[in-house]
Amino acid sequence: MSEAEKKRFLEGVEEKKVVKEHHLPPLERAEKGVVMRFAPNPNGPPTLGSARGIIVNSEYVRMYGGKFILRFDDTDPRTKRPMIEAYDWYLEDCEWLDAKPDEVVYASKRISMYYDYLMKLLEMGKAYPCFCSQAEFKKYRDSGQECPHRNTAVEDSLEIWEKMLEGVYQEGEVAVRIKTDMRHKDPAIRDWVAFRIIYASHPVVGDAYHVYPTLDFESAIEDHVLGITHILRGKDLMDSERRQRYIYQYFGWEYPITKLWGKVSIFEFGKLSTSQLRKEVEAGRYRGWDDVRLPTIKAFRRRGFRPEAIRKFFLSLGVSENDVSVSLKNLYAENRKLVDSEANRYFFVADPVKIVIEDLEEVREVKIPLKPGSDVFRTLKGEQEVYITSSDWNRFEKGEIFRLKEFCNVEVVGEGRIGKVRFVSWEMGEVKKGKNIIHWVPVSEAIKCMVEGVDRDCEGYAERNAVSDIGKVVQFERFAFCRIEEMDTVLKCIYTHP
RNA sequence: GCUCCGGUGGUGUAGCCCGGCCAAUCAUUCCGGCCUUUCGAGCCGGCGACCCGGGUUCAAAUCCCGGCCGGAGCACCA
Repeated sequence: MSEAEKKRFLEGVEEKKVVKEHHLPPLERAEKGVVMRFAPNPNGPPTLGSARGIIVNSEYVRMYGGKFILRFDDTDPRTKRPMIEAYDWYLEDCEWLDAKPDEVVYASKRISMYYDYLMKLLEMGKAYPCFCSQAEFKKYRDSGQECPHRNTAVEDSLEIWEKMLEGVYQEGEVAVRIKTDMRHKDPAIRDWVAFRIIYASHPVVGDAYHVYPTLDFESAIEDHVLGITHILRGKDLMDSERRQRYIYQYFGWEYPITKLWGKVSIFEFGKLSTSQLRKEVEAGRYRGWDDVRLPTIKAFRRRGFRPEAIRKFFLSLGVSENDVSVSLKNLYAENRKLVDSEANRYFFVADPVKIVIEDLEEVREVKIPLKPGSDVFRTLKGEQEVYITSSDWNRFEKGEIFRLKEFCNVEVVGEGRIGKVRFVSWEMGEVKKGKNIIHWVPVSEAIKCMVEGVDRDCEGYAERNAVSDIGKVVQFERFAFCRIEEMDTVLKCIYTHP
């Protein structure tokens, strides 16, 4: 190998390492640091989808240095009404995901600032109050014509605006539009609404306002005021940029660098909107917001996932503009890598069958490593009556020999719900490795155990040693990784992943 | 209908801007084998992709045109 080849070989190896660490693609003009934001509407709890925004934005800030801002875009107290509890949930989940925001902004608390900027636009003649109904305006938009209100004189505009704030008008009677270009080739851009009247109490600011900005206006102003340098937003908000650029142009501001990404759908959860989720949870179809079956961060926390696994999972998805549909199996794989070496092993027998060992020579104390290769042991009583899972029991034929792991070998002599087996020997010898070695729980030491699962819940018996790992993720051998939640009358566990 | 954006193995992803070193990267899934007194994991091996058609070029995953498929916006929602 020549020197040059060696060098290239080495460089090649390094490049591969970079990919493995899930580095994000570089950002344009980010050398001096970045200011980025994640801007949810807290109308429900953070979900896996939110996690992507939190993680990728914060990761870029980590890469380049700068500031990560959490901004609540909560400017619609009716259609997308915020949930007061959700504000704190976002804060908690950001921290848990190792993305504590440097600054937290509530749009609803800054509404008067948006008024100030709007007033300037009205004075410049770049915005106007419009009395068209939605349907009427649609006609103008579709045909590319200007509506009659577009040419309202500045003084009149300001006067109408004042009256709006005073509460003279009804909801839907008047709205303020930003002038763009009624002949813009994309109808979605034509004179969009910046403020509308909503007489509904807001969870944060109550009845302080009834003239609310739309997302496009609020976001445009905030991104400038906060000094946002780079925006990551969903493809669905692509037109927002085109709309908002008009405001930047009017004020002579520089628009942040934007990057679009496609939407993620998680194979196992399908398409679930926050509003949809909220309806179902409030209808009582789930145990709560942290139900294992839900794609909320709360649920993943409760299941015992490591934040680092979730970070890696989303970082590996990158920031492409394609819509992606990805399986949770990838997340499981990431989490398993972190949890596998630390989780203690225990026996949990789901759907139990009691078996009686005839001719058992003696009751023995059985020692089993807490985890593979460990020299710390747990002990189980090797006694005559034990539970095994029915799926194991059912596959054995009469006369077949199997091994109760680390205990003894037995031979099947009977059939049915209470199984009869006969003691054969202590040592492994006669049992083939693998398949016929099964887990078990001694009847006298069994504790009732419930595992709240994704597809179904499982009931059975766990060895009592598991009680010492409350709060931790353990592996129930030949079952799954689970987090032990609490012990009351039964041991309550949550399914983590296979 | 109008406007816009995408399309690389089963699933994600790199490469595309600046064409050749791409008989295409990495991860995950799946299938074999080894190892292991569980299952993952680990190790070894395997299957498997540039949407289609033209064009430009000595050379196209990469550039251009057309088509097809998918997604989004056209809300006084975010």
